[in-house]
Amino acid sequence: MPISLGSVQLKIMRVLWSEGKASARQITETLSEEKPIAHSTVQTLLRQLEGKRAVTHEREDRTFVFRPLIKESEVTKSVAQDLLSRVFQGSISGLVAHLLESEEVTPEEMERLQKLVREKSQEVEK
Amino acid sequence: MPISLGSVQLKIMRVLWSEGKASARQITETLSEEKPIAHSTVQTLLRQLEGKRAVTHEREDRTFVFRPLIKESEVTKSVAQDLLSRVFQGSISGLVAHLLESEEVTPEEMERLQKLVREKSQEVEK
DNA sequence: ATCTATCGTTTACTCAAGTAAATCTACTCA
DNA sequence: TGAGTAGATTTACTTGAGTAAACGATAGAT
Repeated sequence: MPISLGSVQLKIMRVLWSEGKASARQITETLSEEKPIAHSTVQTLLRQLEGKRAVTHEREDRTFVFRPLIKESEVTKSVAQDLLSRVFQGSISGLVAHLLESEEVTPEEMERLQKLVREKSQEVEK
Repeated sequence: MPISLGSVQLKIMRVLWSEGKASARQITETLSEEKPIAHSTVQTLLRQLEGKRAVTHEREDRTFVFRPLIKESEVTKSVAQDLLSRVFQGSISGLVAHLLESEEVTPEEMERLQKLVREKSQEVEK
């Protein structure tokens, strides 16, 4: 079951992941800091997310409070896998090659990356 | 100008990239090997692709022959960047970490990856 | 008791992708 | 010359994301 979210849906989820729970209103306000969005839009998207079992809600006073049902890692995983298979035919090195060429990469980032790869290599080795 | 293609559109582009040029018919047949697709569907998508300047066509006899106008690297680049910023907030190591956890990675692939990272590190270093 | 602000719900519209049937057009060959 | 075929074009439907107005219910304030 591939979890597929649109870009605004993802932003909503991100608020929920970082806050743990939030009302529609809170989400609207958080998202609006960056770029205004109508409250009703957020509500519609929350219902869509509920439809695909990504969130749930419970009443608190008269307000719905939403909670994420899926973990961030599940989503990022499926999105990344989808990209990988669709665009790079499964080649991680192909993807990374592109990214390294086209992005500004800080030395710290390279450090982390190297460490990751080194560790993983150990495992695969034997 | 971000180039955004749907998954079937991408498959069509891939045929064009690997063949250099192709008629709608050829594309239909190539794609149908994997999963049947109606010829008219392919034609519709080709027009969409033409609309977004991803391909062009010229007559050859009575047949339209299509050619890619954009390079594969341009597309993969924008898709990868989009993913990176949307889902991983720009963290390449975050993306790679996910992929390494969730994918089967062959030793050869790890090899390539290590090499890539090592080389890039050199550059960034100084 | 009524007004008002705030929720949630309903409804609807746009856009892109995907799908494909139906139709138009023109060439080939019998 | 007329039928059939292979191409292109037109048209249309479905789905999901995104957007938001309009409507309905209700708690609190005056």
